[in-house]
Amino acid sequence: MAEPVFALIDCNSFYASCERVFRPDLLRVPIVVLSNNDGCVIARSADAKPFVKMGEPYHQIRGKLERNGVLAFSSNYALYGDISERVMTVIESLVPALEVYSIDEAFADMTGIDNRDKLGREIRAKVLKLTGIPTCVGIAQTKTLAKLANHGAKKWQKHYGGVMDICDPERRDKLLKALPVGEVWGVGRRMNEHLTAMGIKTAWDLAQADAWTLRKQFSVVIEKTARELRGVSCLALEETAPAKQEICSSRAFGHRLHEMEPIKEAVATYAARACEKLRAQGSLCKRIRVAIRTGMFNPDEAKFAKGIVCELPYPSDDTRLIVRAALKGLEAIFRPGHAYAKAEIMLLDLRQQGEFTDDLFAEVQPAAAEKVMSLLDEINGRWGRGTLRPARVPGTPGWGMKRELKSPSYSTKWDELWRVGGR
DNA sequence: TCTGGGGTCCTAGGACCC
DNA sequence: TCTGGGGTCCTAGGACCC
Repeated sequence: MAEPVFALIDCNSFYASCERVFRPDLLRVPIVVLSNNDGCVIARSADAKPFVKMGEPYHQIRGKLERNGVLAFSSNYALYGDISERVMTVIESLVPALEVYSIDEAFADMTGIDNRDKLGREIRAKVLKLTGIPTCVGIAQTKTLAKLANHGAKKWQKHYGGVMDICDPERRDKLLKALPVGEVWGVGRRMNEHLTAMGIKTAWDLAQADAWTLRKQFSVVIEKTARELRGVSCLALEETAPAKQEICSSRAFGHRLHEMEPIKEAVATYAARACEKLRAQGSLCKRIRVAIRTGMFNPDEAKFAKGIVCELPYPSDDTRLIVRAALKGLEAIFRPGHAYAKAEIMLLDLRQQGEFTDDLFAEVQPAAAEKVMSLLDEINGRWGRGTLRPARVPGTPGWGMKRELKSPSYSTKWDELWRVGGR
């Protein structure tokens, strides 16, 4: 069997490029795209990069951007999603297999293809022509190396023409030695600190490190990363995205909320959105988590954060049930006197429909709905139990207090529900 | 009177990604 | 004044059982 070869196709400054597709007059004007509520910068065109860092709060750099003629856009995710689909369709028509990894990048299978460089250039040209989006392509024996090659293709775009193939070991090692370990896919800020302290400074150093030691000291994730850097493929191409195991819907309010009523509205909206996603992938959810918190950045603002997990009476994708449970949870955690900035809903313990057949309550669902809801009230009543302990939030001593919950055991709840269900 | 310890399940939270 | 919104995976440690 031929040795696998992966290509990573990544759109350049994707959101900014999308805005330019509809505003060709901005091709030579530096632009940035802002997050929800125009909070911070989440995309920069290449010519805007010298003026602003990724993630910088907009209100802090607004003046600087204006002085330098950088235009700012509010984000338009519907547009980006639409353009992304078109980009992926074009790439898909050119390669044997494709894994869409995120809104702006995809892994392609290039195993057994002779002229990879030519194919890479063809992909770039066709995507640009048909969608207006510029891309870069990295090619290598593993996904992690392909990411790194893509990084190189972007960094030295003029030299390589946007396509970098590091299947040749000599070329690969040269690139590994040139890039700091922090640029490696899977090495974030904390891991970078740890590795640097150990003397592992470049991607090459990590590739040489002892896998077993890495596993023992950190985790299997970083071990795999090191193996992949050596050219041993540990991550396969996944053409069909597996169903999500958690679904989250959260948002900052944009301004501070002090009362429960408007927060209830937000929580209900987020819960409904999460339910839509849940049904779209044909799953049921067994538990939900609802959480609220105050702002995180203003040192003068009192901090408070609390979340709660609630087991649903039965696995469900029913918006009404889930919204009601979420609101019950909110009532349990809400404390007056705080300036709330954000709420979050998470759907947990997801499984495909049909996987719950062993669950007792699949049968009693419809008939017992109302009774079950009142039982939920009782269960919520017990959420008050437990002891208080300081929440562990790094770097912020005294950050809020979190209630340590002692939830009733599964068996207790299920037994009671069983009776409610009339059996 | 003496007052175990191993296995497993569950949760919270860290770290990472885009 | 104003600081995103999703996700994934892993681990430590508590709870619980025998």
